[in-house]
Amino acid sequence: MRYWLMKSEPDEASIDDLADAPHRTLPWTGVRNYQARNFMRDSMQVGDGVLFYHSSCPEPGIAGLAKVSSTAYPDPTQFDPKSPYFDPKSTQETPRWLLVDVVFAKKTPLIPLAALREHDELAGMRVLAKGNRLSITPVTAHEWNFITKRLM
DNA sequence: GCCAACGTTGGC
DNA sequence: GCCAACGTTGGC
Repeated sequence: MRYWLMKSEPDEASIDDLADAPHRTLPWTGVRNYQARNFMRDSMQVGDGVLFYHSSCPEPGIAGLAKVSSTAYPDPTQFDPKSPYFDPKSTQETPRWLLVDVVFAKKTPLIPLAALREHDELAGMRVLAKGNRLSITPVTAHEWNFITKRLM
């Protein structure tokens, strides 16, 4: 059982979109970074906790909780020439890009990025590091407990 | 819109 | 294998 922070642009998929999706589940499509892919492929397990983070929006921050609900499997958008996530170098036999399914757990009052920065307990979070661009980052049990029990 | 930081590409 | 150039991310 591990914990993760996963970024999503709310214009693409917000916590409300996740809550409204069939089975309250969305495939986490569009990851095109090897490090983030490797987290999904090598470390994610069904039931892992997810901090659902809204990025590139007026109020960036944690907007809710979710769970990993599948192991990694090929992201179908890499094979679709009409998709913005199309990757001409990927083949069905050796897909480059994977995704996991994520299921809604709950919506929470938004915890803005600036609020996360106020706590020494969270200073090690990768999402707070200067220049961080990774869309999937590991979260420690301590950070998870602090956020879910103290900030929600 | 700006720009710092980062990842990827491709020439050599 | 190096590294400059380029494209993208994402907060502000």
